[in-house]
Amino acid sequence: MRLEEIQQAAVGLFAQKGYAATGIRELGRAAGINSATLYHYAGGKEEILSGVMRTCLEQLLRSAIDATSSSADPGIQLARLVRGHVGLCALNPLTAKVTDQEIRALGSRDQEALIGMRDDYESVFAKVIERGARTGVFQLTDLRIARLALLEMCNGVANWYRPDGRLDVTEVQDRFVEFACRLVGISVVSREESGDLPPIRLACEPVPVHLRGQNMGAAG
Amino acid sequence: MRLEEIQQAAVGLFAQKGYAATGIRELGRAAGINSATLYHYAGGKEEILSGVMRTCLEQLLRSAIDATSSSADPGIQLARLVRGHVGLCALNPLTAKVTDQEIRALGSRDQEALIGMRDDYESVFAKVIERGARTGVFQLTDLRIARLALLEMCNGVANWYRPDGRLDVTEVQDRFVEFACRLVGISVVSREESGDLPPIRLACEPVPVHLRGQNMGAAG
Amino acid sequence: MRLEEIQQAAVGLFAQKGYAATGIRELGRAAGINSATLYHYAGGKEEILSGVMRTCLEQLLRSAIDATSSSADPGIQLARLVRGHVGLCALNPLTAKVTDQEIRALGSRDQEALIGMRDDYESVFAKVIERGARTGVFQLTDLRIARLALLEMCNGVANWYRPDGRLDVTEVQDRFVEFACRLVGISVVSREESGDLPPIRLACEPVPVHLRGQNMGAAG
Amino acid sequence: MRLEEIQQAAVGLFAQKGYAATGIRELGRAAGINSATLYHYAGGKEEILSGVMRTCLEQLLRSAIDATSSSADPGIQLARLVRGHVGLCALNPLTAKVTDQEIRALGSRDQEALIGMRDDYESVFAKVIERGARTGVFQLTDLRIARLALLEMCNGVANWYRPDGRLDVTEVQDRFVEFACRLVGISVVSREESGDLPPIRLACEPVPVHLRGQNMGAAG
DNA sequence: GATGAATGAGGATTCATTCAT
DNA sequence: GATGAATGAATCCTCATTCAT
Repeated sequence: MRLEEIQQAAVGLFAQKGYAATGIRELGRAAGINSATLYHYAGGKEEILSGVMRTCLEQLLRSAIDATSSSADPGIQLARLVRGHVGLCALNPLTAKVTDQEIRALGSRDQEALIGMRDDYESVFAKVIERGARTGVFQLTDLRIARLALLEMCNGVANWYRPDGRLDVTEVQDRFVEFACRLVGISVVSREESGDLPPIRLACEPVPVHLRGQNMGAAG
Repeated sequence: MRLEEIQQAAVGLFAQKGYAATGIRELGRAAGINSATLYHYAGGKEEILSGVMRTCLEQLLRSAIDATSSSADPGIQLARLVRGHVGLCALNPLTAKVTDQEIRALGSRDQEALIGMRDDYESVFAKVIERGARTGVFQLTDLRIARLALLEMCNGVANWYRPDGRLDVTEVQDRFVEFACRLVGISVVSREESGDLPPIRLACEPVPVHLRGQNMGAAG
Repeated sequence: MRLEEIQQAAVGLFAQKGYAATGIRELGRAAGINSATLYHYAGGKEEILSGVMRTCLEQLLRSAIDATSSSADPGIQLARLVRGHVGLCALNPLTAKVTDQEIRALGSRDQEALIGMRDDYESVFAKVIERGARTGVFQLTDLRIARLALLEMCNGVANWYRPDGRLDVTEVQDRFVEFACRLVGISVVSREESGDLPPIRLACEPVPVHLRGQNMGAAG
Repeated sequence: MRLEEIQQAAVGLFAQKGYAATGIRELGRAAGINSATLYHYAGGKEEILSGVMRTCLEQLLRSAIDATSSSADPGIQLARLVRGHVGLCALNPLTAKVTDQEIRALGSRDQEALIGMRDDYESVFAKVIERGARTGVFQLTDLRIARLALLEMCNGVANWYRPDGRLDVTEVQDRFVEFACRLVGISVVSREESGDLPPIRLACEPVPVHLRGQNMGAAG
C-alpha cells in the first residue's frame, strides 16, 4: 500500500531529523513520489505523524491489555508489560521514538486524543504497580517515581536498539524483564511465564537495511 | 547577564516546542528583546543551542569525575554517578532535556564536539559498571544493556520532574540510587555514602515560576 | 520560456541598479511572478546572474573563434573581432554591462569558471595583436596596453549604446573597426573584409521598448 | 585626518565589492574604528561615497580646464586632456573606478549634482573634438562615437592599472596620447607639448601596499 | 571623541499547501 | 493517479542607523 511506504519514509526522517526539521519535499523524495502526490495518499504532514503515532499507541494498548489479561499476578503482569513494551520498541525503534518525542508537534485536536491514549497505556502500568505494592509483592517507596523510571528505561530502548545489530530482541527483553523485577523488588519472572507475546512489526516502521528486498515480488 | 537570560528563554522554548520549531523572533519575544539584539549577545540560534549543551555536558563531566574520585568502590561510585546525574536532571530538567534531544540539530562541527563529550561522560559509567561486574560486585549479564537502561532511566527524570512540583530533589535522588543498586544487583548504598554532591543549578536553566523574583534586587 | 523572461527582467535590473542592490522580490515583480516562483524556474539570485554571464561569454567565445578562423591576416582578424564584440555589446548592452561588471558578485566557484572564459576570450585578442606586431603589420609599442585599451573601448559600447536610439549597429561597428585599425596603425579594413558576422541577440537581453510586442502571438 | 582614512578604506572596499555589497561595519573594521564612530567623521555611507566622487570629479574638472587653457590647438588640447585623465585614473584607479561605476547608488540629490559635473567634464572633450573636426584637423565621421570611445578607453585604465605594478604612469600616458591621436587621425603629439601636467594623488585613494609606511610619522 | 546596545526594515531563501492539467 | 506550477507566510539573519553612556 502506498500510504505505508510514505509512513515508513516519514518515520525514518522524523526519527533522524525531527518532525519540524523535515520538509514535505524531502518526505516525497524519500518515498519516491512527488510531494503533491503525497497529499493524495497521506493528506498532509501532520496527518502522517498522527497516523503513525496512533498506530503505535493502539498496538501498545492492545499489547498491554493482552499482558494483563492472562494472569492476575502483579509480577507476571509487570513482566509481560515490560516484555511487550521492549519488544515493540526494539522491533519498531524509529516509530517508537517518534511517538515518544513528537506529540508536541501536533495540533491540539490530535494531541489531546493521543495524550489520552498514552495516559491510558501508562495507567495500566500504574495499576499493576499499585496492586503489586498494595499486596506487598513489590517493595517500593514511591509508586509514581517507580512507574516513571520503569517506563523511561523501557522507552529508552528505542534510542539505541537497532534491529540490524548484534543483539537479539528476545535477549533484550529478557534483560529488561530482569531489570524490571529487580526494580520493584521481586525475583526474576521466567521467560516461560512472561514470554508468549509475539512482538509485532508495525507497518509504518521503515524496513532495516539488512532485511531489504526479502519479501519483495518481481515488481521492485 | 543578558546572555543567560536569552539562554533561559531559549531553553524553555526548545524544551517545549523543539529547536527546529522555535523561531528566532519567538526567542527574542520570550527574552524581552528584539530578535536582532539577540544576535548581538548570543550570536545566532545554533550558537545558543550549542552553548547550552556545552554548559550542561561540562557540568555532567565535572560531576562524574567528582563522583568517581572519592571512592574506589564500584557500588558507591555508581550511586554517586546516579545521584549526580539525577540531581542535575531534576534541578535543570529543561536544559537536560534539550541537551539530550537536540544534538541532531547542530551542524557537524559542534555536533562532533558535543557527541565526544557525551561519549566521555557515558564511558565513565561504562568503566564503573565494567569494574563492578569484573570484580563480582555487580550481578549483570550484559554490561552494555545495563548501562543503557540505567542512563535512559536517569535521563528520563528530565522528562517528568519539575522543580516546582511536590517532590524533593533529594527524595528522587534517593529513589534512583535505590533503583540503580537493585538494577546491578547490590544492596542499596546509603545516602551518607553517596550524598555529599550538592546538585547545581545551571545558569541557562529557566527559573521556575515558584522561584521567580526571589533573589532579585530593587531593579526588577 | 519562463527562465528567459526572468533573466531578461534580472538583466534589466542588474544593469540599472547593480546585482547587490537588486532585491529578489523586486526581480519577481519585474518578471511578473512571485519571488518564490522565481526559485522554481531560476534557482536563486546568483544562479540567474551566472547563467546570464555564461550565456554572454559563450557567445563571445564562439564569435571570437569565428572571427579568427576565416582569415590569417591579423588586420582582418582584429577587425572581425572588434566587429563581433561591438555588435554583441550594441545588441545586448545590458547583458554585456552586467557580464563585465558583476563577476565580483559571484561565489568563487562560478567566479573562477567565468573568469577563465573571459581570459580565454581576451587571449584571442592578445594572440592576434601579438602576431600583428611580430609580423610588422601593427605599429605598437606595448602590446598589453594596446589590448587593454582596445577592449575597454569596445566594452564601453555597452555603457552608452541603446538599440532603440538613433544609431545603427552597423554604423557603430564600422566606426569601431576604423578606430581599432587606427589604434594599431593599419589602414582601415573594409566592411566587405570584416562584415559577414551577423550580430546576435541573446535570449537574456531585455527587449527594448521600441521592439515590444513585435513577435508575440495572441497569448500575450 | 580621520575622514581621509575612512574614505580610503571605503574606496578600497567599494572598488572591490561594490557600494551596495559593502557593509558599514565592514567599513569601520577596515578603517580601524567602530561603525558608530564612522558616522561622527563621515556622516553615513552615502555621504562617504558622494564625498569621494565629488573629490574625483572636481579634480578632473580642474585638470580639464588646465589642459585646454594653455593652447588653442585641438590636437594639443586633446593630448593634454587624455594625459590628465589617464594620469588621474592611473594614480587613483580605485577612486576613479568607484566614481565611474557607483553614481547609480546615490540618492537623486547627489546624483544629479555629480552627473552634472561629469557632463561638464565630458563636454570639454566634446568641444575640443568638435573644434578639431570642424577645423579639419581631426578626421572623424561621428563625433559623439569618437568621444565616447575615447573616454571609455581612458576610463578603462582604472580597471587594470595598479600603481604598484611594472608600468610607469608616464609610459601609460604616452601610449594613450598616442592612441588618442591615432584615433582622431592626427600625428602623435609629443610629450613636450602635452606633458607638463603633474598627475595628482587624491586624498581618498587607498595607499598601495608598496608605498605603505613611507611618509608616516612616529605614530604608526 | 568613541562605542556597545538596540531596533525596524529588509535581505535571500524555504515552507506547507493548493490547484489546474 | 500524478505532478509541475504557483504563492503567501514564514524562516534565519544582516542591514544602516541612532542614542545613551
